[in-house]
Amino acid sequence: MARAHDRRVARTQSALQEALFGLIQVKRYDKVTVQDIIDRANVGRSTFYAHFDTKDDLLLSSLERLTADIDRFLEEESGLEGPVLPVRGLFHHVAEQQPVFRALFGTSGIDLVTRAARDMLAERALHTIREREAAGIRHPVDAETRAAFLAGSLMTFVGWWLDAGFPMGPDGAAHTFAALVAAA
Amino acid sequence: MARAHDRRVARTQSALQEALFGLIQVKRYDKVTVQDIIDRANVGRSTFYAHFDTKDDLLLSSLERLTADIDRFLEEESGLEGPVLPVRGLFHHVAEQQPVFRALFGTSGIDLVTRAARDMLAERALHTIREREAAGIRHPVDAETRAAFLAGSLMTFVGWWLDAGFPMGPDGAAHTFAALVAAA
DNA sequence: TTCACTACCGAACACGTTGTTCGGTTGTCG
DNA sequence: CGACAACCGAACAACGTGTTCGGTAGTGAA
Repeated sequence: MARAHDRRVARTQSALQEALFGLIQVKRYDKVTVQDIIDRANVGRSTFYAHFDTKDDLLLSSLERLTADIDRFLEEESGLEGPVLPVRGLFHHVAEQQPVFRALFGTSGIDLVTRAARDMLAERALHTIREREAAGIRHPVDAETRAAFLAGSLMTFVGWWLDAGFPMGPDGAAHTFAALVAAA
Repeated sequence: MARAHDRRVARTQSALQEALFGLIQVKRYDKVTVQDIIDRANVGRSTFYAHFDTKDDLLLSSLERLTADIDRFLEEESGLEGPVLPVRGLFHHVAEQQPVFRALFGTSGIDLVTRAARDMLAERALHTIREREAAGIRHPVDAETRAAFLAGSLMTFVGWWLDAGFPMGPDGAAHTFAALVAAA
């Protein structure tokens, strides 16, 4: 690793991070090669490895500034009265930094799976919502958005349930999920 | 591509799919090589490429059976009365097929990013929830679960917002999100 | 400005992975 | 049984990785 006092270090690391972000917007992260990165950044091969162990290392190092920003926005709006997650500032920030965030949420490897599953769930939810609309049941948020939210939240919730090591049984999970999305 | 009438074809494809699922449970998807897969499946190199163009192709082909199962469960429970997404059967199914689903939701590439961001959001949400609990505000779902849900749902929602090409402004997005998670 | 330092370069390296080809072998279906 | 197709496995070029090393040039401190 390198010292922080040297301009060359800052220049090189910035160039590499920006090159990575630029490439991520064009192709899948796991298809981006170190070669691509150093070509785009105009940095020598050995120099890359002098700063970062791997491609993942570079990605994670770029992350710190990003999360620090987000944390600051949440901090500013935080209070006892508003929502648990005060997100106005965050959404504005994402809108301004659109390309970067779009890149970070882009398809990457196994994401194909969760994405496909999510789309399938959303389609089904949308179908149900339309039926209810036809039956006169209304909701302030439009159908597509609700369907996407329900499907995405469910995927995320299942993922958490798995990661957390099954803190509750399937029925408990189903009930909990229902309670959390009751407003949707 | 190969004919479906031949037992050898079915055997080979199953072996490759199972090998991939097995490997995914041990290491990151994008670190699994075709070499790993054919070694584990005891299949010749050229045979792999006779069936699938790439590793992604194999993954996606394995997906069809999985989504078909899930779709069936949802179909069974579907009705005009219950929740928009009837998930009891799905949660049971995931619990039974635990290893496979755990693998599919496991860390993979750029997921490191969304995961890190999600954890940060969850921590903040948890902090707020605890404050409110101290102020006497109660909720039927426990704090950790709520925090994880809120953070995960937010990440998913932002991802959808980006993918969908900003169907609403930042303020609209923030309001919509707040409305959807009102019960959490 | 000088000077020691160190980041950078770039070529070369061994190594692993990819995707293809091809001749030979073995299993399968009719 | 016999024709056919799937499988094998070795070999291949092409590419990406991560490391090494001697030389160059920018940088911060005296």
